[in-house]
Amino acid sequence: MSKVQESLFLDNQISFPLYAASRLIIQACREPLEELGITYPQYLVMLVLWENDGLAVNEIGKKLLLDSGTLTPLLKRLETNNLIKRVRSDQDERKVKIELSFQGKSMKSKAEKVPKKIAERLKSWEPNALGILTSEINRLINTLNQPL
Amino acid sequence: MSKVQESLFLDNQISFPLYAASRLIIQACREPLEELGITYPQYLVMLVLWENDGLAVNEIGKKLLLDSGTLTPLLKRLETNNLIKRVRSDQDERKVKIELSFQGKSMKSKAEKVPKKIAERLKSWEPNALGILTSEINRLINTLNQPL
DNA sequence: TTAGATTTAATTGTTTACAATTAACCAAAG
DNA sequence: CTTTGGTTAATTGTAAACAATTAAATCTAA
Repeated sequence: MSKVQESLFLDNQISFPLYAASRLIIQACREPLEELGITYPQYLVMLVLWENDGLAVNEIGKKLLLDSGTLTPLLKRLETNNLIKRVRSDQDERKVKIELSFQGKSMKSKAEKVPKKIAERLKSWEPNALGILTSEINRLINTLNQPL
Repeated sequence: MSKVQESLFLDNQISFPLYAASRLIIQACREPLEELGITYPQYLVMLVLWENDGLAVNEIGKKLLLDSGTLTPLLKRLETNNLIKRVRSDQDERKVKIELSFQGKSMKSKAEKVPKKIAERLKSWEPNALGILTSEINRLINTLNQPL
């Protein structure tokens, strides 16, 4: 067995821990999100819109690294649940602007439960260690996001 | 805005970076996996079986944190592609043992390309930093995996 | 000005995830 | 032996992901 990162074992590669941790933390979000009636990817879209209402589909996609194949049906579900409106842009008719409805805006305050619940779940962690981990993962994202 | 980890912004919470990094690294695996003709979750099952052939479905599930609802159809696809065989256990007829076929065993050597490709992609990282990151994510998994 | 390239969202089809349920099987106690 | 409770895999239905393609709108360069 040569270098650790190249071995064919589950835990030594970074990919499986990332995959498992991602699913576990999404599971941890599920309970508080059920009170809001939305899923985790829908919550991410709402987070983006609460920061910046009225973005186009591709702009949301850039922030979440998702394409229209994922976002279009997801946004339609959010619209069905009256959390957003999808409106064709007048300036550029290719674009569909996503605007929060009143209910969508109102949800923001209730959504604060979600990070609170996660923080509680991770209370055994030093806030500092968690911050370092988060920034290291963000650094990994930057590396992986660079065009080959 | 109170504590960093509790704020309603995308990058400050650990959940989105994990989710994005997970998807990006799976994307990075996709290219070498295409040569093998399998997907990333199928690759994970193969990794488990290469370490320990003949496990039951629930034992694979314990290692990958996946349930039969995900594994059963995935394993059927692997069987269709002649990489594994699914055999009911004689001792306990509830169990289905998963055994590598000859082709499934043969794939192991070709699969080494996958971690190699990832390592190449992450060559700008100090091996040490990557090791620490991996073990911290594993620690996070342990925290999240504990029953509430 | 317009022909070709690019951008944008939507669509189609395949594969995961996962909650909830079902059915078969096993083991232990009465 | 039978009942009861737990285990195991499969099934059903919903929602993501994502590759590949399509169609319309816009941009750009000749």
